[in-house]
Amino acid sequence: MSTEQSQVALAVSTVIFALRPHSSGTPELVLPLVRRIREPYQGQWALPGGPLNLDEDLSQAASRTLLETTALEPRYLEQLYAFGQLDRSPDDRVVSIVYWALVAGDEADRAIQSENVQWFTADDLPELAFDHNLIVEYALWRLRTKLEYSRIAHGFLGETFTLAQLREVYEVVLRKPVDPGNFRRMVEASGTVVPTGERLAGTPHRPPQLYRYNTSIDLSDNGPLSQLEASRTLAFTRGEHS
Amino acid sequence: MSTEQSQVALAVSTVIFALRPHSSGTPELVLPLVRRIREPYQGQWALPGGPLNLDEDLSQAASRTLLETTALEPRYLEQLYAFGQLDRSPDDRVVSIVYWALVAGDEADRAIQSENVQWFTADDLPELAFDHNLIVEYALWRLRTKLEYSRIAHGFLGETFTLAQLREVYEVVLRKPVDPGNFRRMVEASGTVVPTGERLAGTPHRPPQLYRYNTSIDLSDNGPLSQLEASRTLAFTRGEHS
DNA sequence: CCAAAAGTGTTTGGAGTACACCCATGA
DNA sequence: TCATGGGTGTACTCCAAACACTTTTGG
Repeated sequence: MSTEQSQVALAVSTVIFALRPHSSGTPELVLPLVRRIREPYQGQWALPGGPLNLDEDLSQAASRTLLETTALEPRYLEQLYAFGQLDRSPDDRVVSIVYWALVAGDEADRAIQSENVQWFTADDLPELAFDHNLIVEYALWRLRTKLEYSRIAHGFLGETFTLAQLREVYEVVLRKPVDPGNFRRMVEASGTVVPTGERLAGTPHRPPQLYRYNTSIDLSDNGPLSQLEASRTLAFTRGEHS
Repeated sequence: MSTEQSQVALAVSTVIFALRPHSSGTPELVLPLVRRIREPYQGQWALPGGPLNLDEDLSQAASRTLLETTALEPRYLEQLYAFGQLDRSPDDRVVSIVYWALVAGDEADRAIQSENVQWFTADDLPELAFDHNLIVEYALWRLRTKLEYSRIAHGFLGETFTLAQLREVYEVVLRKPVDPGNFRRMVEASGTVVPTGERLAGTPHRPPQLYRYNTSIDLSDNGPLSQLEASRTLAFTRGEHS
């Protein structure tokens, strides 16, 4: 039993999801990766992240790295898992606490793209550094699972949206068509969404109603953890500079 | 931004659940706590745990502290959450990766009871050290939530059991009566359980069939994480010294 | 024969799915 | 007036809950 002070390093990484408009018409699920500039795995792509500062919470660290690599604010943020396998880093021992986040698609346009930060299709990634392929795979599974029983899809959208846009989120993420009529009823019954009264004009057909998210409802059922850090990012405090 | 090596300490704790026979006839959900022998919170009860050794996985550390405090092996073990609030420890900065575990009730009898290790009713705990009340609350929520959509109830029982015993696990944990007929169909349809052919004799009524768990089925739907540590503890390798 | 729990059968209501069908707008 | 998606109505299926009922043991 090693009695000396543990040399285990602690890091926080984040899997950031967004929907990017695609030439095919339907958007695609993408996430940003950063190129490693030193060993191990130099030159390979990895999840954004870094060490945990003494003066910040875990979720704050996740938000910070998210902001640093993408210049975006998360619209949804949740802890994914703590990875601590012995062999996940070749030389040192690192435990990574991983978060996953949703950012709005229209903002992802304005996001940073550079030599060392690029967005990849979530379902078609290169070989990543460390165990990050497994981590992304798990984050994808959680995203898809949670989308089906929780109401987080609006995290991909802006302040207001049509039900068709919201439905498209489901179709792209879950990779299956969703019946428009049943989807409308499902969403309306959940009470998670409120009509703004305005309509989206300029369409070549009947103008659809615009909706806003019902902020008075807890969307991610995390039980008692709602008191904690996870809930803080649920309030949509985006620059309402009117 | 603190550039020096982070001084954040990493610990692993475990919430251990068991069903203990009770004088009222119906068992009760209990968990072991350890009394703190030094500051902070000296004298108060806390979750079993400790620092992470360099040569062990996170789940190994959880199993180890579980073994050290109760002399038991977990029949189910799953990561709960990583807690890293700034103020959760008064003086130093500690990030705790918490696991939750199920142990068999008949084994919990043989478990350690001492001055500094005691079992408490899960729904009626004293004020614990650190943020451990919140942690237990969350673990309880996860246990109850997971029991309803996953098949982990046998983790409270021995090798073989009757459906009435299994049903009692649900009734005690979920704190509500369960219809025997529907429960039987539900369990049989899930395929998670296999009749042994033997019957439990000595009852004042019709002798019930004994069942064994179907080990060829993955019980905890953790998606891609099944490859990882979480799955290792699912194999029931208890002393089959025949 | 009786009590009590094991085990089976039957009914029903609600939720999700499939799909037919009107509505409102731009061109 | 037509094409297109917005939005509504309706029938059907499946599963879970409720509950009546039969079976098998010990006393």
